[in-house]
Amino acid sequence: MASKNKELIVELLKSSKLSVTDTRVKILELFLKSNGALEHADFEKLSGKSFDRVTIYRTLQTFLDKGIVHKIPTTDTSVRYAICRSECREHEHHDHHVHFRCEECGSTQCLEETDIPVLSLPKGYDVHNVEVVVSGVCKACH
Amino acid sequence: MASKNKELIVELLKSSKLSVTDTRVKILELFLKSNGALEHADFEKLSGKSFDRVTIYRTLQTFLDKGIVHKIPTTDTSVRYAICRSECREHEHHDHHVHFRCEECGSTQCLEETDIPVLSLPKGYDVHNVEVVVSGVCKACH
DNA sequence: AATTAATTTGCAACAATGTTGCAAAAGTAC
DNA sequence: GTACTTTTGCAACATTGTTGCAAATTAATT
Repeated sequence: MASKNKELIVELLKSSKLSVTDTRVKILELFLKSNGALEHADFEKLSGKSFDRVTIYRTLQTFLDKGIVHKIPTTDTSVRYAICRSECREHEHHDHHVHFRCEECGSTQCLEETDIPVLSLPKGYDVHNVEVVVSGVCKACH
Repeated sequence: MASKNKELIVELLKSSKLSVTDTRVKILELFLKSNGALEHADFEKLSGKSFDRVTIYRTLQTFLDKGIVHKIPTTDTSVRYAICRSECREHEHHDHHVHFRCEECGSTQCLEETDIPVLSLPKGYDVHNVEVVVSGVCKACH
């Protein structure tokens, strides 16, 4: 339940050497509730405008720095964030999974089971990171 | 030379049923000059601020609608555009190539030779489009 | 090449989004 | 609880994107 999540969240924050504040706990709760990616505007709506815009920006940036969340590429001006799994470490983040954007419901999901395929680029290109964003219709929208 | 490019550009505009205006020609010239993706701010700088911001926004949107350019996903708030190749048609755009973002020079390139690999998603997902953005160090920056 | 009709542009005003400095508040450690 | 550090909220500002409308440009027609 909620208390179980809260314990988990407190652990997560402490292990990242972050102090446990209402804002951070609330934002992480929202991440865990929604099983997909969220963007800045979502937090303002979902939290009932209880936090300042600036605080949300700074909290998301902090989570990024600590490797708690990662960004997902988009073709518009929004910045989407998803919560990270175990393989992410501070300042050294690589996603090894595919992101899926549903055209029906608009949700963005991490498909942890689907590995990023190996690519063979032309000679002379060093690959550091590969992002794959698939769009289409998701399981729930069929 | 420049005149050759200009002919090409005029042809491109006419075949898309767009009237040939200074702004459109200039923006397409900038696309052809830079062999990578460009974003809104680039056009303001590169054109020497000779065009209104609004005009640039509208021109890029028009090119998108006509399938002359396509968007490339990014993890920040910028929207990056690249010029399309033959396979793009109006209102029915799919990229079949990989995009590369160089961490050194900041340029974004379309790797036309590198095909998007086939992905096997979990059951229940309909795939309409796949975007692949690779980051690393490009050929020129070695 | 001049007139007309349609399209495009630039301006102004606005809306939304993101950033910075600083004092007050909350969290942490002792 | 007190002292110290970190985080938050506010205000002010900067940047980015949008809309309506009149003036300018382009295209079509004679």
